[in-house]
Amino acid sequence: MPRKRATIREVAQATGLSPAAVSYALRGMQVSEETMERVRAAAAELGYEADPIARALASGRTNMIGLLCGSLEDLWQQSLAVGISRGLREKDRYALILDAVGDPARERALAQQLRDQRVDGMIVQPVDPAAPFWSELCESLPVVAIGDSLAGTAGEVVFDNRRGVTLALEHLHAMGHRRIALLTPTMTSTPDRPADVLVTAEADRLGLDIVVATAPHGLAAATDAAHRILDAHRPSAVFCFADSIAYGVYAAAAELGLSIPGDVSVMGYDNHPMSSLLTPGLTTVDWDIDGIVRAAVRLMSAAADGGARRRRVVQQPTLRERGSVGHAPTVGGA
Amino acid sequence: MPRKRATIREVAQATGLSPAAVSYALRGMQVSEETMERVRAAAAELGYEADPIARALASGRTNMIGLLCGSLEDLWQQSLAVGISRGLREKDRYALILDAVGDPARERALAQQLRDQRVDGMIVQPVDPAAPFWSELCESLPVVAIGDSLAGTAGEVVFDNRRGVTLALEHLHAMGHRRIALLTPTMTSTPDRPADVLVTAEADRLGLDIVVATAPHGLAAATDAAHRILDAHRPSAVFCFADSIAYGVYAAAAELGLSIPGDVSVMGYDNHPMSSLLTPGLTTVDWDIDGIVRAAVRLMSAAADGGARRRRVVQQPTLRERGSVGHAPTVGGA
DNA sequence: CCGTATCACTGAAACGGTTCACAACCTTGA
DNA sequence: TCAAGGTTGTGAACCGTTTCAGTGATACGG
Repeated sequence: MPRKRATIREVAQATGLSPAAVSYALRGMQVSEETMERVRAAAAELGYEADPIARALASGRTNMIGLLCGSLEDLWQQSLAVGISRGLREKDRYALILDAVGDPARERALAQQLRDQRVDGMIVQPVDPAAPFWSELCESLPVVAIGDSLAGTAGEVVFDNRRGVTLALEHLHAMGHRRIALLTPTMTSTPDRPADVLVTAEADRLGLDIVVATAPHGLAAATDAAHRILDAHRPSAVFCFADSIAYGVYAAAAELGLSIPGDVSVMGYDNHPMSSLLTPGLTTVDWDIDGIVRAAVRLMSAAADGGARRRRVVQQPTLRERGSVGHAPTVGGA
Repeated sequence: MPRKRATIREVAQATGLSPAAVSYALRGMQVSEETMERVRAAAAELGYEADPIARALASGRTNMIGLLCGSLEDLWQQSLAVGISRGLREKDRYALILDAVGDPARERALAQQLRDQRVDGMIVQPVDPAAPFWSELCESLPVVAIGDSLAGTAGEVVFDNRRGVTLALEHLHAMGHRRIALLTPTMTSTPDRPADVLVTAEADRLGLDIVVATAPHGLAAATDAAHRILDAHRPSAVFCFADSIAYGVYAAAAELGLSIPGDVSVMGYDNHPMSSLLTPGLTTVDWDIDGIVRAAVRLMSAAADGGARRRRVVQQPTLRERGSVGHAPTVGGA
């Protein structure tokens, strides 16, 4: 028989105090040491545990943090979500993990739903950082953005993508690659893709020839996209703006009988643990995922606890050279 | 200005009805068509959305389902969690994802916390299915178990592990392997490991020589464990009871200069998407993950909606042959 | 024409906490 | 001795719904 749980009133009765006093006592405020001890004992005795729902209704705080991911088909984002969820749990909060699957409209809807669900704050990986609803959202609750800057957030863990792109392209350039395909994650109807403009700008600087395409995160779909671009353009290297997309390139290359890096080089972005296991290992831009997790959790906790001072943490990447980028084949003469 | 949201009283006032009538109307009960229309219009006008917290307090239902995973370091379980979370969202429920990290004590604590959090039900991958608290828990809310049977659950999605193990071992046997290492996921202090007894029993039947060890799911830690067992026993094949552990064997084999399947064969269990990408592809026991997700979501929805009829779905595996299991080297004579 | 259902709706009591305003008591300092 | 101030604790309002019991109508069967 799961008998009804004890209420605060029963504890009050047991101790001869008022419910208010018990409430204060259990949260360590405004009462004498001795009373606190008595209340604690009675609570333990009765197996009393404050009902989080009632507490949320009365206090306005739910202890839940919304975690709005860009696309959980991306293994790296999965790791990020798992890490953040664990980190929040350690701070006695729960994560409500939602997946925008790369769709700005869905992202907007989910953000709305999370707010309606009364989360204490949100950690987001914006699909469409330029969407106007963000600033509105940021006014109604603390938001920590990961990856992109967002107007009005309480905190930001931003990536120095400029540096990441430079690292990747300079390495490709140094290895002699000139004709490069860029594969960025597919996002339904995002107007401008910052990654694309960043990469093309940097490519211009280096005198590289870039052809741009998009690919979904899922392995099967990414493979199709990679297949198409390899077929159509025969680049000497493909730069994937997410490791999970690079995995698709591996699969497509196998299908096409292309060897990596002999026939085509592959550069990733993220450094998911699996990337070290492929043959050849995926050369990729490494973003310290643990650092990101820690920073996000720390900023969110601080903001949700009221210390909503706007803070910004910038992540710096490093290049992780493995075997997937080789020298470009020397075409033609000289 | 995020002005306070509208309450049901304001809608009542706007329509000239009582709050009760509005409450009924918005849920399509007990009121005339015409009133319903009027209420809907007024609610839309005011931007009214029922507060889930207040609703939960009054009705006792939170629309949240706890998802208690065995170990989210396992990539396959990550996929499972992501899939279930998405499936529940489609049914207008939220998933509260928690990670027991293979620890029965932690599992117990988290289950307790989820119940305190007033979830409408729990989907669990039990680390310790024999723990006594499960049956108690099952009495207080609907539970759907994945992987293992649990006393008193509303639903079960169980794996025919017997068949899975047979599939794997018979294949290894057919390929000439006799000396096999078994690597099962590490779980803190679980008394008996069903996987071990299942495998050793089947191995006996087939006349196989099995040495048992455990490995954590994380790549680095799994690699260490694999390294040790390869070093110590030089098995001709290692059977990993999770693909993520097999990944560790790949890494360890590389460190040791062992070729797969030339020097050592590897058999997995799960079939995570990445397993097809390794070189050689991981031969593994494939459990239809989409089917599991669908079944779990369906059972949970049904149970949480009151149709708590105890249901059991049994999953059947198939063997996915890729390249990681080869013929055993012929040792000695004949 | 009367009793009985049915329908549409209302009032008030939950649900289980938190928090505000205030009271009682005890110190303290002048 | 008295005003000021600091602790402890209290009572009641409140958070925003749902739900139960009940109230007038209106319809209906006999």
